[in-house]
Amino acid sequence: MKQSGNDALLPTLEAPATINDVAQLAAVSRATASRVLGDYGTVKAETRTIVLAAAARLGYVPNVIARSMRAGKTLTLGLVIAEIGLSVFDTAMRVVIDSARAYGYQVLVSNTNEELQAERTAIRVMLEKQVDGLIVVSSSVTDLDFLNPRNLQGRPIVLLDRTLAPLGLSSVTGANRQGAVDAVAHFIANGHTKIGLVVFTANVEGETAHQPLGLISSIHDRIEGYYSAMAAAGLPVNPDWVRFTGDADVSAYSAVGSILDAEDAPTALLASNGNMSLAVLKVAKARGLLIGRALSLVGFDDAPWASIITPSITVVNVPIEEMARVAVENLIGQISAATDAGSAELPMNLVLRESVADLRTA
Amino acid sequence: MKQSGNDALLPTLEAPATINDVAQLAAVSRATASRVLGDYGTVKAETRTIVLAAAARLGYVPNVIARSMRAGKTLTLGLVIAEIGLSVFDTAMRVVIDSARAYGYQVLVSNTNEELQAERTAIRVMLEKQVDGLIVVSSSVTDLDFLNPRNLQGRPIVLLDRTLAPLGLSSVTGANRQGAVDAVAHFIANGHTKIGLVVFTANVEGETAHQPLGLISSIHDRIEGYYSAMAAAGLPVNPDWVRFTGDADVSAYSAVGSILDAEDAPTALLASNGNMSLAVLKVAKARGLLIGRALSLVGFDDAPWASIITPSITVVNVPIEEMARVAVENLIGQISAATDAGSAELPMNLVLRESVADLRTA
DNA sequence: CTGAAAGCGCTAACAC
DNA sequence: GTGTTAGCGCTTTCAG
Repeated sequence: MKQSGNDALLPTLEAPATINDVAQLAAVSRATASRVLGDYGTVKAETRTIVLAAAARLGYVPNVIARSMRAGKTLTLGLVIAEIGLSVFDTAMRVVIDSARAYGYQVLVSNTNEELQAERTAIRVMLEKQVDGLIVVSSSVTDLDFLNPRNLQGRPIVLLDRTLAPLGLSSVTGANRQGAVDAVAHFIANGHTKIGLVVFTANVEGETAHQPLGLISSIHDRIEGYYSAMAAAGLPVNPDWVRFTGDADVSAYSAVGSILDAEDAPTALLASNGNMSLAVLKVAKARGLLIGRALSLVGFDDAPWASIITPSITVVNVPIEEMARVAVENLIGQISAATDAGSAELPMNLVLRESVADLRTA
Repeated sequence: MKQSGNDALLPTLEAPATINDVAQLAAVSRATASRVLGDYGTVKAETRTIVLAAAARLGYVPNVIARSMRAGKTLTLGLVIAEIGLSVFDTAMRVVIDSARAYGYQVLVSNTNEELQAERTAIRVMLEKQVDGLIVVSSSVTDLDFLNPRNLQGRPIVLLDRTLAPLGLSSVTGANRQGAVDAVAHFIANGHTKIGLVVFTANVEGETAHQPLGLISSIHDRIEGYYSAMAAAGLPVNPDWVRFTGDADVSAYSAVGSILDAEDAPTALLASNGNMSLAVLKVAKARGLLIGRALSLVGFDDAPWASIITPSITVVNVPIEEMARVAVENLIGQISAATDAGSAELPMNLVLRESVADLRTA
């Protein structure tokens, strides 16, 4: 049933064609085949045509794995994300993948669900897979020696969205502190004095009024921005106005509920991320509190729905697209030029919409 | 400055340790080192300890690339997504990545932005990188021979969300037709007779009333469901009620606008995906049309914001998490058992909320 | 301009 | 139990 002649070399359901098959069919040496397929060295035009034809005939696909092994580079980047599903990180993923491709790199993605152990494993696996560099949205704050360059096989790394001060790694973050300050200032400018804060942070069970240890830098900075802006305005912060929650559903709802149930409940709430904004909306809706009227809200992250719902939500825009792009450029820079591009902190800007009531006119 | 003795073998900023280094430091053969590091064969407990110690000392990380080359498997899956950023695909990504990891696979992700050329390149690159299998959200309808198994190097593939009938590949989709039928039936049950349809489809410039050729299967089926449900109810479809748009912003808005401007404008709109729902909300907001009152809406995809905004949006829920999970299982099945798991169509269910007005009581 | 041969890091027969 | 050896698919000196 086999076909005769050279056709016997044609692709079957068996092993894919290798460069040897191409060389054989083209009746040249493996080296020559490699030269034309890899597009280097010098080959007679005629020979080149023959080899190309053979390759096409066989449906030859270069084995980049083998090539990588020799070259020591995989043209692959590792992206470790703390939480796929958070709008901001989904966007980061898209931008990282797209910009990496523009540089000829593919991206291996891992999700850690904010778990340190998963993060450690993800990094290890990517190192084993010989990624040329890493972009990491880390959830670790302690036990982070696995991110120490000494344990990174000499592979460059860029932290995205969150820094890890002790390691001195290059990072691309947003100006979280300033973002929170601007948000609080905006509330104050609109006559609010009782301003609450609801924080999503993975490292807590349920909800609590007590600020947990080991916050990631971005959240830490937002909280600090909140407190310092309040202090700067001479406004006291009632502990009842601040809550930390470990999930975006039930605990988040009860966290928001606790704040609203306070004797001296705030008129305004700053939500630490997009999911927390949704939680506030949810609770407000359940209680019949009109956002932008009975309750004011500013969130972080300009999710697609924020501008479209009624009322639209005033947010501190996290410039995640630019951050992701810069992270890739920084990483590629480190890879190709072995030059540490240092760290960048990109400004955040307040996007004014309809969710903050003006108490001065009331 | 070099340290003396064996310490000279310790990791430096130079090349990462190989199995040879480990073997040498442990004073055993490469094979033995490989046995303990790869955890196979039999090694004396004592020897194993020594090797392990040497590996730890050197910070040895196995080179999975080299291992892959020998084994012919990379434990890597390729995920080609038509449009990262669409909530439904972001979710798919998360689930694919997480379930793949549960099986010991990593995921290489590519984004095609619904461009055929990008899709073709992405597949080629992934094949070159020797992924063990592919999950593809394809935007192609024509020119799809690159997805023909004959051109896939024998690598299994599962189509997600969209089928490609002519190729007979295994796929995991939602029951799009039925979903649309249910949505229309729901409108009708609530007394609506003038029901519009606004469709997002990459293969059109701007907006048009004319159904474009080459629709992807999911959209095709939704449209067909719409028309057949209308027909089944004996309801005429005014061509002014149906629009197709190629982007989710300006054209989408004008598409919705066109429909609402029709002389005999519909009271209800079916939006073909989450982004189109947002477009409808946007236009309705701009025109002061209250959703669930002056205009009724049912969308596809149960995005996180859909249940939380006011009014909450009735949607046809695309069971994307389950679809993604099944796709991974199907693919892993094909990889390990070489057994084609066939195709699956998962039911969609209508999630009733507040965006459909009951015209019977009016 | 082309071929022979070595070797990237690892595993797996096959010996001993 | 352990070492020797061959070789996965590819690139790259080094000869010719």
